[in-house]
Amino acid sequence: MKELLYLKDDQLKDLIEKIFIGYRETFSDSKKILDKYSIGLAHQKVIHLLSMYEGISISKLLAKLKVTKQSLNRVLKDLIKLEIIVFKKDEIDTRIKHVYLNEKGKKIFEEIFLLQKKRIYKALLDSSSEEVINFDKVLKKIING
Amino acid sequence: MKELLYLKDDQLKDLIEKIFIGYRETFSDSKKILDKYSIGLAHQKVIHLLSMYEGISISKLLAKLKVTKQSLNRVLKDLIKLEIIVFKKDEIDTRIKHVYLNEKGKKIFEEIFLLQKKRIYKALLDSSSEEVINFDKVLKKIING
DNA sequence: ATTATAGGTAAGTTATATTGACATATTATA
DNA sequence: TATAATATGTCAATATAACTTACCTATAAT
Repeated sequence: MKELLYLKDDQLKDLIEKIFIGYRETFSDSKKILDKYSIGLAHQKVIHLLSMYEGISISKLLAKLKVTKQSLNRVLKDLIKLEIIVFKKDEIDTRIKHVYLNEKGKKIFEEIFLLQKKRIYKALLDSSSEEVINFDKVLKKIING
Repeated sequence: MKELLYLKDDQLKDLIEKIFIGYRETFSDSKKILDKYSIGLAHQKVIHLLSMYEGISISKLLAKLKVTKQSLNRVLKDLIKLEIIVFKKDEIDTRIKHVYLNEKGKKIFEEIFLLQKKRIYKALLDSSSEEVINFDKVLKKIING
C-alpha cells in the first residue's frame, strides 16, 4: 500500500499550481521582445517550434500546438507580414508545405530565446545532473499521460 | 567550465516545449467538467486556489493569478452566480475580503480535481521518490527565477 | 487631515481561440 | 479512371480571457 506524502491531494494541488506558475513565468520573460515586434504568446510558440523543427509541415505544427488551422493561419499571416518565415513545397507530395524561419526570423527567435532561456538555464545550473535528469523524466511522464 | 549537455540550447528548447505541453495537458483534462458548469480555465484556476488557500483575500488571489482585478472580478461574478463561493470580511481590517468555496463549491472542485490529478498522480506513482523530489526541486527553482 | 490600502466598476479594446461551412489542389485507392 | 482521402486555405461569427484607462467607495494608517 502506497502512502507516499507526495501522492496526497494537498501535494498534488501544490504541484499543479507550480506547473501553472512555471509555465506562466517561462513564457512571460520574453514579453518585452515580443512587444518590440508587436507579436504575442501564440507567435512566440510558433517561432519556437520553427526553430526546433526546421521545415515542419503545417499539419505537424497544428498537432504540436493543438489549435485549429484558422488559429494557426492568423499567426502565420502575421509572421509573413513580419517577413520572418518562408514556405517550401514538399518535392514529393506537393500538398505539403514546409515552414522555415529565414535569417531575420532566426535572429528574432534568438532575441526571444535569450530572455526566455535564462530562467531555465539558471535553474538547471543550480541543480545537480541527477536532479535535472529526474525533472525531465517526470515531466515526460506527465506529458505522456 | 560547464559543458553539460542539458545546458545546451537544443536541450533548453526541448525543455521549454515540454513545460508548455505539461501545463496545457494538465489543465485540459478536466474540460468536460468545466463545460458541464459552463465555466472555463480561468474559473478552474480560481477554484483551485480557493481550495488550496481557504479564505484567501482578493489581493492575494490577484497576486497569485497575476491578472487584473477587472479580470478576476468577472470570474468571481460567475462563481457567485453559480453559487459556489462566499465572502467574509476580515474581523480586524474590514477592508479585506476573504473568499471561500461553500459546500457546493468544494464538491465541484473535487469533480474537477478528480480528472485533473489523474495525470499527475499516475506520473508520480510511476516514479521513484527521488525522481519526484527532484522534479519538485527543479520546478521550484524555475519558479523562483 | 492626508495618504495609502483594499476593493469595485464601466467602457472599450486586444489576443487567442473556437465552430461550421466551404473551397482547392493533390495524392491514394477501388 | 472515378472516387475518396489528405493537406491546406478562407469566410463569418462567436467565445474566452485578458488588457488599459479611468474613476469610485470604504477603511486604515500616519
